[in-house]
Amino acid sequence: MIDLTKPKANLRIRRLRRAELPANTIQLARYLIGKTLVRETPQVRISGRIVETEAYPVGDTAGHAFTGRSAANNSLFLKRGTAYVRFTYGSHWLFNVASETPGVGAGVLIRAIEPLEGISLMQRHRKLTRRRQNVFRMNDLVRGPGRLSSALLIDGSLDGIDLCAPRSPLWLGAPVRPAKGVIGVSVRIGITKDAHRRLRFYERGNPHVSGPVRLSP
DNA sequence: TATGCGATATTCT
DNA sequence: GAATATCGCATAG
Repeated sequence: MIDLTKPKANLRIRRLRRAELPANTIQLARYLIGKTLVRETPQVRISGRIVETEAYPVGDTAGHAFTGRSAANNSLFLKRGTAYVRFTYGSHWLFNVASETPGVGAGVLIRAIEPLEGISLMQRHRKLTRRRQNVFRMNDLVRGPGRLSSALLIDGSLDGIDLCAPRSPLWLGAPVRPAKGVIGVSVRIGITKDAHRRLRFYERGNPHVSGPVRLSP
């Protein structure tokens, strides 16, 4: 685990090409564990290791694409590597990666990252949305999809962007530190339809993984 | 540490 | 009108 009191800066991270992304939703969800998510902001670069994902494959009734293509879920139907950013529960943005061929709707939800760069900026932005001035645990910084989007300044303005484009403000990178050991698998969090399917993937033992402990042994 | 609940707005029925 | 890929706060143990 990285020492969060000494944030690394100016990491060299190679952009992933679209051809490297598995053209299959479940394979992509597993593949993304240990990869890097990078957000370029005007001031600082924010980045983190992806430690938890969920697959919403074709035909999955819990997937936002299941009811058919619409203006709200259109990004899920674009080429893989496209960002799908969706607002939910009244106040949270969820960040996904479209995962199939154009015209087919499916995606991978990024649920948690382990902070690498830009930690103070993450803290600043997360604190702004807090009602009360409390100190919160470092682990809570980007644990859970809503918090992750808040910390990385991800909102609807990034919906539909190509994460594999040369100078995109949000992109996927090669691992700074590869995922260790066997990747954990469990049911997904917070859904009621197709709730039994084991399509959640996480790095075992990583404290930045979200959800109840029983799901992440 | 674990569980329960209200807030909040967009989308779909 | 109902449901929702959540979070933060409160309360109990």
